Amino acid sequence: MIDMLNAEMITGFQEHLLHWYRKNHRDLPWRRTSNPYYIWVSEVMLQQTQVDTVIPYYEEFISRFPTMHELARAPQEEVLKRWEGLGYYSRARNLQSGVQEVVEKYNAKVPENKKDLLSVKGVGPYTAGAILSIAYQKPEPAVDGNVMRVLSRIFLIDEDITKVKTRQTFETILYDLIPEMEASAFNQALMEIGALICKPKGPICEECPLAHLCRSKAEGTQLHYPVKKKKMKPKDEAFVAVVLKDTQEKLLIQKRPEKGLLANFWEFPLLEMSDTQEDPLKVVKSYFNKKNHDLIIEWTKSEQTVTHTFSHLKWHVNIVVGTLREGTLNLGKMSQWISEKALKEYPFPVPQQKVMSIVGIDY
DNA sequence: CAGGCGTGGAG
DNA sequence: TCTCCAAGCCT
Repeated sequence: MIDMLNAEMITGFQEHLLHWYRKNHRDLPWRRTSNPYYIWVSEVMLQQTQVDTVIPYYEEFISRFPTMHELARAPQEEVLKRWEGLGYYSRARNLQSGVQEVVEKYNAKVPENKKDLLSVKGVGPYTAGAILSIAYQKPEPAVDGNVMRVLSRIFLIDEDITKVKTRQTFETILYDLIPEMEASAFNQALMEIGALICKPKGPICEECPLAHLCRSKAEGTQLHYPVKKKKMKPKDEAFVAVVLKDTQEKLLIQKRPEKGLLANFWEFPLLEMSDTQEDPLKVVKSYFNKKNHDLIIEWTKSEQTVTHTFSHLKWHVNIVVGTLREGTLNLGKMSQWISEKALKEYPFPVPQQKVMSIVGIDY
């Protein structure tokens, strides 16, 4: 398929790439260690997340959970707290259960073979390849978005990179390209080129060590690659966030379900609205009336609305503040009253933090 | 396979 | 303000 892959070309590819990497790579915290657990943590954090965002989270996470044992026995609440703001929180839950698996099943030794590694929760083809190559020096491919962008431009590969099949195409090519003895530097170099040189919008081909091999550069078609199917627009959803205080200034919060969006995070009770036009105050009153007719609550509607866009959803959150004067709310175990000061101990996702900021809660 | 799953930065 | 993007994995 790739007719350019003769021995001479392969050697040239490796030499130029590695030479550039030795000279130009960034000094990143996870590049100062070969501890497989640390490499693992960094790779999970880096999934769909930029390096600059990850650095402080990585430092704090490692300092709080310096070994797999400490992460394994920590309360999930605290793990989520350390992940707060990073997004894709299933990564945190899966990382912890993956680490628990490794502690119990493999005596706290991260597996060195691909089969066992891939069976660990939260470890997919990319992360397995990254750990095997970077921590264990094994010549395994680690194909992420950077690698696909770089290689698709060099070899004019026009398959849709959102498809699994396409990732496998790149892995096949890489088994021929990866130098037996320098898989770690090679894989990281390919990603570093993608991040610093072969950028999505403005590739800096003048500085690229592989420019002389790059077929899209020769054609001037760099920006046609990689080929990627367009994403759908986020769907609109409307809610009311109920910020309810009791007479002792305590706030009502509830825990989200253990599966799905923002799983296990805390929030001010969110009521679904049928459409954006509905009156939030009306929705709230009817909800609490139905629950308990003896409640006396003073309601104030905030003029402001929080909007928050996820990968696939756009939330419109109306805010209603209330004070419970009389009556008792029947609370399930997913709800509780807590002081404003205690809020800091609980993990809250960004849309809820926006609500706090609007109603003047210090978090 | 397609769709669910966050957030912040860049243009 | 909006679009696209960033070291993907799970179901």
